[in-house]
Amino acid sequence: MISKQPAETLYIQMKQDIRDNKLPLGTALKQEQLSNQYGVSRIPIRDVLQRLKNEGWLITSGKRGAMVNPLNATEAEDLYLIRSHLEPLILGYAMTHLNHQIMGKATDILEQLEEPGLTIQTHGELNWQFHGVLYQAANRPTLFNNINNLHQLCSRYIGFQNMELNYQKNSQKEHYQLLSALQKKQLGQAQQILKQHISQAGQKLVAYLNNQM
Amino acid sequence: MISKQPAETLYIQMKQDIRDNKLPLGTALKQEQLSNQYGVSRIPIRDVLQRLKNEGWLITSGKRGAMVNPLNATEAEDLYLIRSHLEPLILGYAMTHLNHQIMGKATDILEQLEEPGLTIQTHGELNWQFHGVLYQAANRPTLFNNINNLHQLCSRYIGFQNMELNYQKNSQKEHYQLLSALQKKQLGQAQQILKQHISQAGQKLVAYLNNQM
DNA sequence: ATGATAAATTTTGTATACATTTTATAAAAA
DNA sequence: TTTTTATAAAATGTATACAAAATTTATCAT
Repeated sequence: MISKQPAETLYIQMKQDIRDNKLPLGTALKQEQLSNQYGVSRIPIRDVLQRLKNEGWLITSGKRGAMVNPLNATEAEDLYLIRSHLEPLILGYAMTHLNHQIMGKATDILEQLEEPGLTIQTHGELNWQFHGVLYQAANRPTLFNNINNLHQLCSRYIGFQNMELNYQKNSQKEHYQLLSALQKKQLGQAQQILKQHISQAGQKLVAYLNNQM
Repeated sequence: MISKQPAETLYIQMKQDIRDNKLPLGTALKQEQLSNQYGVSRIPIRDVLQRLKNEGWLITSGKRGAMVNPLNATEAEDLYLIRSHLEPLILGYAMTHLNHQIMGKATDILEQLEEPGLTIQTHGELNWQFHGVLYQAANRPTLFNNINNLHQLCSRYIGFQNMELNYQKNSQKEHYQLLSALQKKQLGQAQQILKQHISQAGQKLVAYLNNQM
């Protein structure tokens, strides 16, 4: 797949612009203004706005228009809290289906994560790929989708999560520990590592966000 | 608020029509066909389709159009599984904020649930109101919204859940047990009752769905 | 008859134009 | 001055028309 629908490009662009604070935070976004800004009609704008709203990037207050959803320590805390409960759960279902191919795929991704010079964004994507590969094995589409949505919501925050260089090293260590426990078929331990892994990331993020404000 | 936006009416109507199997299950829904059927242009149809897709009522396969998402035991199982983990969690945060007003509100709703002749749908709404009133007290909007979404997704299944008349009695008993435990400030017990309450509902539903197929 | 290729049809995506609703502004009365 | 009401402006919702894409149908060569 090479070319994309215009609206898809617009969606990616607007998301990026929210990440980069290109879109004003306090003021309501007008459809016509966005329409001019991005060079498309209001129809695809409306579609994308609805999508971004559903994914937590924007908040709407009736007919007063859409506003960029500000970063919020409480929201981050909840998102990571939910993840820390659901991801060990799906890992439990995945366990029995984990074969060498999947474990190999996961290891490959971990190695890619070691490569220097990764952008924060690709780092975040690879990170989710690692977790996702393991979770897919559970064969639980609904549970998986729910977790996937949470990651989407978290993706607004990952830029900050990786601020501490030290954190990345720690995170990688935990990833390998997780794989190791899975290889030994120690489910309980694997779940514990995973839960800790997520909770810690959440705590660091919340602490950082609280200091910012 | 008396009158509603046309799209809002359309949204409610289409959801109802999916519930009542007024919309075909196997075939793809064409925008223009729906446009004629509901007497509006394709623009609001598109909006509603996107919304219903996000809420799990429809599934889309690229440009081949939208299809009604068939009821599925695996999906139901996952939804109730997630709820059984998240709802006791939010109850934990709500506990300390529960005052007499909130408990009274919850009790009022329980009494409304006893009234004879309730439609399946209002029964389901009241049921969620009861849970929701308690969860709101937690003051955790993100966690609450996530749980609320799960209930939306479950609402397609509640018609079946209440098939067994016996179940309603049981469910009410558990509701009162939950309130009682909360009044005594026995969080652990309250959480256990709640988890059981949700798991049981899920199991009954899954068993029913499996027998149907 | 079967497979590949090209034309035709269908369907979705987007732009423009209009209708409705909401919000802001101004004028008038208390 | 303050409040109320009427008017004007702006913004969103919806319809129609057109463009692009995909699917289906028909045609042709093997």
